[in-house]
Amino acid sequence: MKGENDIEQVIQHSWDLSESQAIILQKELALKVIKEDQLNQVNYIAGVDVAYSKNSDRLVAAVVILDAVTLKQVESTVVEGRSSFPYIPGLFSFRELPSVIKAFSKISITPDLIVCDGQGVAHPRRFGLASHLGVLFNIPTIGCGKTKLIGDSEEPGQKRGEYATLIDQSDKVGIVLRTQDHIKPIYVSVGHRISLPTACKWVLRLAPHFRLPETTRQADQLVNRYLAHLEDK
DNA sequence: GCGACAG
DNA sequence: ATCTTGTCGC
Repeated sequence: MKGENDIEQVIQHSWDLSESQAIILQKELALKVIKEDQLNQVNYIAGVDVAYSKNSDRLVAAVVILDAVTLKQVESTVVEGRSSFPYIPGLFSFRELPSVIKAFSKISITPDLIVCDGQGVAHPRRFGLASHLGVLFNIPTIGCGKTKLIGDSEEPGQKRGEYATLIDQSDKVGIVLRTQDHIKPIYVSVGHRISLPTACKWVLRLAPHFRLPETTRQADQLVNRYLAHLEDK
């Protein structure tokens, strides 16, 4: 991938930090997040996911690139890795991003937009996984979680496209969006270089028939197939 | 002290 | 995230 930031430099980014160092880094990098639209024409959209082994510290990370019109895969890659950082709510990106970045380094198409399986600014320090990836690559990203990390909201209406505002400490940090009639809503937030309304528009476009966007669904099945193949072999 | 807590 | 059976639907 040919990001606007030097990928070698991104890979050099130090990931072996203590919990307190990671929090300090998040606060610094959070200042760089842009919550307004700065997208080029969106032709290619990336989806990312990671699956973990049940009986070892092995993991599998995948990136899929979809055509923005057909939502079909035009490129994909899978890499193996090991969990180094533990799962700590609020520090999730330090666990997943090292492997995700390796996967991106093997991709030839530079996506115009990345949809992440996790929050963007709907985070205690306004710097979730999606924002972290967006700032490192300087590419527009959307945070799209299946459950919430922080914030409160009303129950959105039951029809597809209806939503409620997610609020934390008086900040409007995201949207609880119903992508299918009568189906549990998802949590959409700004990652980087996109506005919340535009992020919702894209998530709805990417989820025409299912609860989750095609980006995460396709990346999800890729890592799970690969991990299963790895486990019984 | 108690509850909440992305994947 | 992962563990886990049957079951409902296309």
